[in-house]
Amino acid sequence: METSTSLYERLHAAGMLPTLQRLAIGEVLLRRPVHMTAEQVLAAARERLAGISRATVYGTLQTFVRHGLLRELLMDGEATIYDSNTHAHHHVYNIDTGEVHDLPPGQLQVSGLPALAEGLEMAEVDIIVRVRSRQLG
Amino acid sequence: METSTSLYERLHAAGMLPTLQRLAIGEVLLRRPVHMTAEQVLAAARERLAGISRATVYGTLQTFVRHGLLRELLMDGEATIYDSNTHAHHHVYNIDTGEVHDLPPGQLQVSGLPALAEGLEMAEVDIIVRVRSRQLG
DNA sequence: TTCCATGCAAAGGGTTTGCACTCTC
DNA sequence: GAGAGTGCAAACCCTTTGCATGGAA
Repeated sequence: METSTSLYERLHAAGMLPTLQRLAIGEVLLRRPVHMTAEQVLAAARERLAGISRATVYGTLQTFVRHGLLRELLMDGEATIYDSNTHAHHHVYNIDTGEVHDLPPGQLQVSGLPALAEGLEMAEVDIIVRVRSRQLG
Repeated sequence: METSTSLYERLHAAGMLPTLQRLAIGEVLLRRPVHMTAEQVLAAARERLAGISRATVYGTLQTFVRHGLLRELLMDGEATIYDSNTHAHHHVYNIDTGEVHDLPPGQLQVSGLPALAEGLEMAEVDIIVRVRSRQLG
């Protein structure tokens, strides 16, 4: 199937060996923009490749991040969320449900960023809009 | 000492029993704006009250958060950072050193916040400016 | 054949819990 | 004396590590 081939080539182009395990994890995450925890990825990957181990999934997620295929999100200290949308964007996080949604780039504008002290350089600006389900009454 | 009295009263006013342990933890955190992990608070609190237990410190930190005396910060998934500056403000986080600094309120301006879906209400907007120590060469 | 990747199980770090004891009001 | 707070140790969850096996270039 040509879609698998493109995933194969995407891993290869990123400098990774496209193993069965990495392809299974890629199928789970890289087809479309998703937000998933490592355990969710593990469960979904096992539906595709039954024997895949937890260590391989955790390690592969880090490898994907290192190669720019994923981004890590820290929303609540419970578990790291992996975001397969690698374009610049921000997030809306629902405190009550744990749902994460993307805010398209360009929608949020930030001004007034401080001058950085000597010897520092900007890495990125993270914005999390935290919302809750509205209280009744 | 009058400063301890005010701390005592601050806890009382927040609806908490001002116990010895809570006062010791308050001395560590609530005198001035600080950013500390739970383990750092534990170590500093034990300098004031040798026998204080880990469970008490972790529990008290949560109680302080619940009563609005502290705010939790998630910078890197390593450990929760407690911020005793409860005014609206944002943060600069040094990826390399782990240092956290406050950005005064009003300095950063955010525009273009999205309309919230039905049944949602805004809780807060967190902005983390991530910086790194500049590379040589 | 050399290196990279995988799997297993055990360890690790931060945090929470269960339960009995102690204190405050 | 009732309820809140504390302490200890064990449990917990997410994640990482060590090491031997297996596969790719």
